[in-house]
Amino acid sequence: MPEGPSILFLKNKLQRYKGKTVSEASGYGEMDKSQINNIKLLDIETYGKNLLFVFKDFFVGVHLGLFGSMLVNKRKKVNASFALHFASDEINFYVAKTKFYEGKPTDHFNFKTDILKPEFDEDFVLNELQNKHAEEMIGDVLMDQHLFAGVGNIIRIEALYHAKIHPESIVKAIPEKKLIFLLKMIVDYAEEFLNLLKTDGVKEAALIYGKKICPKDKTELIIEEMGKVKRKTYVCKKCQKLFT
DNA sequence: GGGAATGTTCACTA
DNA sequence: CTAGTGAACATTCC
Repeated sequence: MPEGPSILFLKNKLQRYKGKTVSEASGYGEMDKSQINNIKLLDIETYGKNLLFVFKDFFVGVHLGLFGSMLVNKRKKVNASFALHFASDEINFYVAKTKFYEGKPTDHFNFKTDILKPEFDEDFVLNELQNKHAEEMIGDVLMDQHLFAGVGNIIRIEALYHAKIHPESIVKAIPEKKLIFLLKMIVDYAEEFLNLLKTDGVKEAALIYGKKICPKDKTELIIEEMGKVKRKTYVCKKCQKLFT
């Protein structure tokens, strides 16, 4: 269940563990867990789709991929790939990938590119888009986690629809005003996504993702892989303009 | 019950 | 060496 908002949603559920002592870490994942032993969990952060557990001189990034999940004080039948144990609580991750990072999150991640952070920097991202990704299709670039951390397939599909831009549009051909509007749509939709998670209504509320016809003009949606990214895209040919 | 899916990495091939 | 592909992932949801 993981696009950026889902990860932030999980983080918000874990706030009460901030400042608590982790007695040990477990799980079949290969990451070395020997340093996680009776140490204080200083903070819980996110960067895009990564959930970050911050300790004094290092932090652990947990990535749920497509199939991952998290349970607090509950277990599945299968073994957890990673788990943090507290005095009487435990956080269990299933089918999750973990990575050990030295230092602080800001040493490794540029928060200016995280669509869910207050630090998200529209000017920085716009500049990167126009200077380093000018020749690419917008639908492809949106999935680039270095520039749009937290954007997943649902967000890119819905945001492009809201912005009325066809995913196969070439970045440099899209008017700057349109790009700026798209950035706003991404941030707005990510926030809406987060709210929808509270009632589990993301799919129902989506305008075209998972649908067959455009809600506006009732024409059939195009559903296929476009560009280099191997994921299905949904497009309304009438509502979304192709810039080439 | 089968296929597809909110994602990424890694092995393999050309 | 690079770029493209396909599988894998203690899955889950129609």
